[in-house]
Amino acid sequence: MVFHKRLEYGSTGCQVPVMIRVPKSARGKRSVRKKVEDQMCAFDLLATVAGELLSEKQNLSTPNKLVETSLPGAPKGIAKEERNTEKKIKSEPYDQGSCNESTLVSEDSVELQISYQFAEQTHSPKATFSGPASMCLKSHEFDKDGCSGQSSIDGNNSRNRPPELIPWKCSTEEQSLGHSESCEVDGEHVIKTVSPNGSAKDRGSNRMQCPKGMPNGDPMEMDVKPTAIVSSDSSVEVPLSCNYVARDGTFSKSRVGVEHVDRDEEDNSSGCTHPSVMASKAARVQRIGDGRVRKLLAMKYWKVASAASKDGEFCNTNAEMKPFFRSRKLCYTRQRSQRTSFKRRKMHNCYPISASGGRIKEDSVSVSLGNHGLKREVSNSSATLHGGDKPSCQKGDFRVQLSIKSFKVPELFVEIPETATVGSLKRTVMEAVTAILGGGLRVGVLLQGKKVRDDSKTLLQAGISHDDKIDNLGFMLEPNPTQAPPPVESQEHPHLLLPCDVVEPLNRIPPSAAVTSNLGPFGASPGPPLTSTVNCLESDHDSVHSPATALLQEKTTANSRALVAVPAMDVEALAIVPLRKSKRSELVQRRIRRPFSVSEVEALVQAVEKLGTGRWRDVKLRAFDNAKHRTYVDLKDKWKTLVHTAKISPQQRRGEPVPQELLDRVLAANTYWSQQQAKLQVKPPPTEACLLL
DNA sequence: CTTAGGG
DNA sequence: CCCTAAG
Repeated sequence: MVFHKRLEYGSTGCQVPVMIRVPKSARGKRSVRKKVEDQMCAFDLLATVAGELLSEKQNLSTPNKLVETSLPGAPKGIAKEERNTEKKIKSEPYDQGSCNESTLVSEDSVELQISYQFAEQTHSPKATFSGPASMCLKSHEFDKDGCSGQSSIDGNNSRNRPPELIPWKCSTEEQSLGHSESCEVDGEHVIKTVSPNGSAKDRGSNRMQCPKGMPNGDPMEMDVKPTAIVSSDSSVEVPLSCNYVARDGTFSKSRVGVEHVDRDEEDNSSGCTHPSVMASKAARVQRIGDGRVRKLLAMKYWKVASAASKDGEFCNTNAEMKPFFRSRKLCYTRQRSQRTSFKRRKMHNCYPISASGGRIKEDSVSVSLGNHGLKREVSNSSATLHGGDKPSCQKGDFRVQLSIKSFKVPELFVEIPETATVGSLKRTVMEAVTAILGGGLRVGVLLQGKKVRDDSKTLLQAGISHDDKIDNLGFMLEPNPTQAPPPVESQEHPHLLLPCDVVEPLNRIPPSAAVTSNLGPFGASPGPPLTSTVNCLESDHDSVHSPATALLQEKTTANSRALVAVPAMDVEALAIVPLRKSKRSELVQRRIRRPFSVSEVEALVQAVEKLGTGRWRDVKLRAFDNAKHRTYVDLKDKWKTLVHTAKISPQQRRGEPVPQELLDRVLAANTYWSQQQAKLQVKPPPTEACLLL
């Protein structure tokens, strides 16, 4: 049987396919854990050498140097790493030819959500940003490309192409500046930010990213087709299988930038970490660029590792993080698309476990358990790959085969000035990813939502058997206690940028807001011009900052410009594996409540006066286009409450009082549009009648 | 995806 | 705010 599980490292993020086979008789979870951990090397791919680089950091005097050092020197770090795994370690991970043997992590699908500061911030506990611009990598999936030549691989070469092989360039310019090095992989994904100080992380990233053969990072050299970018949902996940670790050397566990926090709630039944903890952790991890870029890595913590996947939560979060673009249309589109993805994600997360049926969704892999028949992964390429090895393993004793499709990496929060270059953005993101992946992870095993602590038990004893339904088996990633992360230099931003600090460009004003010429019935509505109001609404200034965010920022500040080495702790925060479909209530975290301000109400009223009820999407676009946190449903609901409020006595009203004037308008508009609707309802008949006649 | 409504 | 049925 094969367990196909999708491990979520955090709620979102990198997904790394992993396949594990463990004899049923194996010594308990330990075995499983070990296996999984071994697979974790995948993560190291990304993080790679960062750790090593860190150590060298001090030696680096200039970015350039750094680059040079890192690229060619890749092997060094590798050598150190001593991973006992079945993977082959290739001395030349970057060799293009190595593709066959190693699996690489590709940034195949990187879903970047960018939200500018004015945009609403996340409500999730880990919410973190407050800078001029913040970006949240909603889901970063680093799929391991199955490079293994073994089984037939999907025809899609691009996908299989190992990231490492991907050409990338390091912009000289940036390097010289010392701010950042821009390395582009395929020009599509990128990633890395280098602070002037050249944090180890950066270097690590570079190294990791730059193929050995391309010391200079000559982009042109490898004209590898960019890996396909797949949305997280649809990313192709390829099992790592054995190949996986090929690059092992390369991937020494680098804990770049990841710091561990004291473990405190180690055992949440769900294995979740306290928000505070997480926050602190994130804070530590956070690295600030040249002072202009500040990145926060927040690991969403999976409160519920055990509870069913908390996708809901994530979904919500995601929703909140809809990318925010200046272009309204674009923005909108994006929102929509994202929303879709959320849903999908939700599905994935929720169902993975139900896998008894085998494959669940195309891309989601979930666990397939099965009985003897072994459910193979059905999905895409991964399935193919798996097929190859499985059979051999099945003979004789019952074996529990686990195929971890992917691990997810928590959401990444990044802050970056709007003036930053795209290149720096990419770098920043990479850095964030690296920090997470390079932290040194270990695997925890969850069974029915409970952590299995006894490593000595056999799988059977633990209840993990080949013929059992394993849908409740989960894995979680947690910081590896044994591997203390290298010191991370956290460069603090000179000052934390608060939303207020950001200057909102005028262009942010939605055209519609500015143009009020076409007034509806209420066009001449009393009150100040909406323009200003609208603008205010759009921004997220009034957004509520979650405690976590605040905490994070605080911590960050504290650590600013200091090298902070924190011993790894066995925090079980990173994990998240869906366990069973539990009550949805547990899964989803409600969005935080954000009462409408008077200005918002006014904008809403004005929009409705003009557009009428029943056109919430338009209302949203018109007056709340930039208010990411206000969905059209929210607006509709608000209108509903406004109408209600308007009808009740002032004494009965609660919350921030809404000017009577506005309420009057609400009532008037409501009445007006109700009539309009009524008319429409009535009109048709006559027409029809006429036609008939 | 949007709407419309109930919860 | 959430959730859902409908369209």
